[in-house]
Amino acid sequence: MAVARDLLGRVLVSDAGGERVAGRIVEVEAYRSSGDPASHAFRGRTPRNAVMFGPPGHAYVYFTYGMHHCVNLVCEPEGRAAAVLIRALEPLEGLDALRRRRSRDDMRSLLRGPGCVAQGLALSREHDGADLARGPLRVLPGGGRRRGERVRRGPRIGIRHGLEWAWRFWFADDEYVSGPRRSSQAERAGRVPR
DNA sequence: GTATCGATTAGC
DNA sequence: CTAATCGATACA
Repeated sequence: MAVARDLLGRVLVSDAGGERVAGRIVEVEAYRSSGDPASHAFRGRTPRNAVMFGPPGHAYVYFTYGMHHCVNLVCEPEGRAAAVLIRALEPLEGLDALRRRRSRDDMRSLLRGPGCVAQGLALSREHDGADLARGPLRVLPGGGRRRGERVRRGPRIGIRHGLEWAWRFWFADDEYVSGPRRSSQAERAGRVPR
């Protein structure tokens, strides 16, 4: 939880795909190690989620809906499977590569949404388990909140269980955030999964 | 073995 | 709003 919040504002750099792309984290979701029915780790360790149970500081990349990848950062010690899903970034570097990979020009469409983030950073299952200290994906030191920037929190998006926990964090009114971004209230009034 | 459903997205 | 598309999961 604390890690998720702290990741907001930090810069994520990816050299995957042969070109450097960087973005500032503006939206994340926390998935807890135990008792979280929305987490992939809820029913225990499987080949797919194994990395979540490993040491922190590694990427957990999964494939979903038959076509999208999503990127998480594993953040708790070995044995406890907690991770932070990176939902949106503000594009900072590698705009040409981003526009090509995403087949879009609009800045706001490049890295908004978890599937878009993975596509923009050229990350897929082969990067599952990548060491953030050595691999192509890194989190730069520093960053954080800009002057006057507010952090908001609300229920996670696209899940059926665990909606009672406000474990999605984002920068208020940030144009690069996916989904509702004004307030937690707007979030609650918004879409309800099925 | 078959059926169902996603931590989603793009397009109508 | 729905199709797309396939691995993981549930269940017989």
